[in-house]
Amino acid sequence: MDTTQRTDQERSADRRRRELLEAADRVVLRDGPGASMNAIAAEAGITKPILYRHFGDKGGLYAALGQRHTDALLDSLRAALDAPAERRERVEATLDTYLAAIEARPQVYRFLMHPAEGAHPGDQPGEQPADQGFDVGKHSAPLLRRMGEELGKVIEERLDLGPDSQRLARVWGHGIVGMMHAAGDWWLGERPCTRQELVRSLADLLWGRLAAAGDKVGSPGF
Amino acid sequence: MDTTQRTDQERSADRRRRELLEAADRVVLRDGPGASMNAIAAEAGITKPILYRHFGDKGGLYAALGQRHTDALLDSLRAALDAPAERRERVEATLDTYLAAIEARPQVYRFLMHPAEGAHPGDQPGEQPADQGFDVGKHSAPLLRRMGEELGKVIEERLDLGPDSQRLARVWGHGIVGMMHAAGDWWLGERPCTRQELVRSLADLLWGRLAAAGDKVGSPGF
DNA sequence: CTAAGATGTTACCTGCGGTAACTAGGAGTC
DNA sequence: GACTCCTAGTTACCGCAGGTAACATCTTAG
Repeated sequence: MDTTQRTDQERSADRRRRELLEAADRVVLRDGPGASMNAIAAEAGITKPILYRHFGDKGGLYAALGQRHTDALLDSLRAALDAPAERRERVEATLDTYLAAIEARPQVYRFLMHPAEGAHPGDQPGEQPADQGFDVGKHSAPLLRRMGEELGKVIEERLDLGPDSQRLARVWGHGIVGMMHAAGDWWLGERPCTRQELVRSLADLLWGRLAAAGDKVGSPGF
Repeated sequence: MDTTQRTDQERSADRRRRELLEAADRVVLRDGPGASMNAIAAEAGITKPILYRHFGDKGGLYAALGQRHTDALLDSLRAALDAPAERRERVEATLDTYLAAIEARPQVYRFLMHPAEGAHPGDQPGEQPADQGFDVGKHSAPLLRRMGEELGKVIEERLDLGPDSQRLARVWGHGIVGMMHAAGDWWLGERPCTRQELVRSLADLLWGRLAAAGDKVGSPGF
């Protein structure tokens, strides 16, 4: 049967692919993002062209690598978001899960947050410089986008937001993820407080303490 | 007097520097981030080594270039934040100012948000692979950091947040900036609604509507 | 007139992403 | 067994980027 054959070959290819991904993982963990294809190939004990045969180009490898971690992180987040508890507790648990993840493996986290780098793959020197302004967008890392989308869906599923609920939920999804990301990034760099404190502060922000706070006594400008 | 001399030279150097920066600006506006040093030099009518004499390396040029725009944007934001109006109005005005800016010049915005790229400038092949885990942090764009810090200061100056006010203010500063950035980036890519709608949705989020919303009828999981 | 010092050049090095062309080693068919 | 095909693997190269060394030139001070 050639099904057996093909299955064997497929399995072999998949195994190689996974081995290569694990090697790449090790290199990224060691060298951070920007790890070179040469380095990855060397770590895997082979040479560059094989990587290119398996993943097309660097973007392909990085996408495959990123998806593994992204999937794993998203699973953790979903678990925290689905825990049977009060909303505030779930929010705090989710924030804490994310922060614990980036704290545990900062290199991986840095790697995931990197955009795709070069944006002119098929850039031919045509004489028309007309592309000035569009073609932008989606500069952010895919992880952020995916987290934002997923959170938006969860919010829309579970909360009653009246009319415009869909728009509101999506905006909030991306907004909250961005808040979490930026605060986490800053926190990771400066370590100004404990994780617990950071989580509570962010949850307080989401809980409307900004709106509820009173003006300071000598507050300028009205 | 050699003061006059030096002043003349300094002025000349500064003028060149500004000219070069403006040329670089044009190139970045046209080619987006990742504009090459060759391209910038060509646009300025000179060759690479001059750029390197003026700015040291690519990071230096990009830093100088970034600071101009960052300063300009921060000025606009401060103005919106200082307007004589209710807090909610000021918050909305600030969000709108930021979004209008990134909407008006997406290429510049993309450029500003890019980190410093390469992280191994003086990488010597020492046999000690011991740097596994630290040295991370500050992966984010300087613009985000600066905005976060500034907003944190403003919040701490003006709001009465009880004890922990300093930590709370800084966390919120970075968190709100991140929210604004992520939502703006997503919005710029997909244009799912008007700017007004986005601004109101984000302000609603900051105003605690997330906490105030009721559960949906068939809400799963408790 | 000469010497210094900035301004600018050409020509080069390194390292990266990416590819073309070639070489084993099995499986399948006659 | 010889012939082919396919896959994993190699070496050697291209183009382009960032970055630098060494040389040329103009201006200005002494």
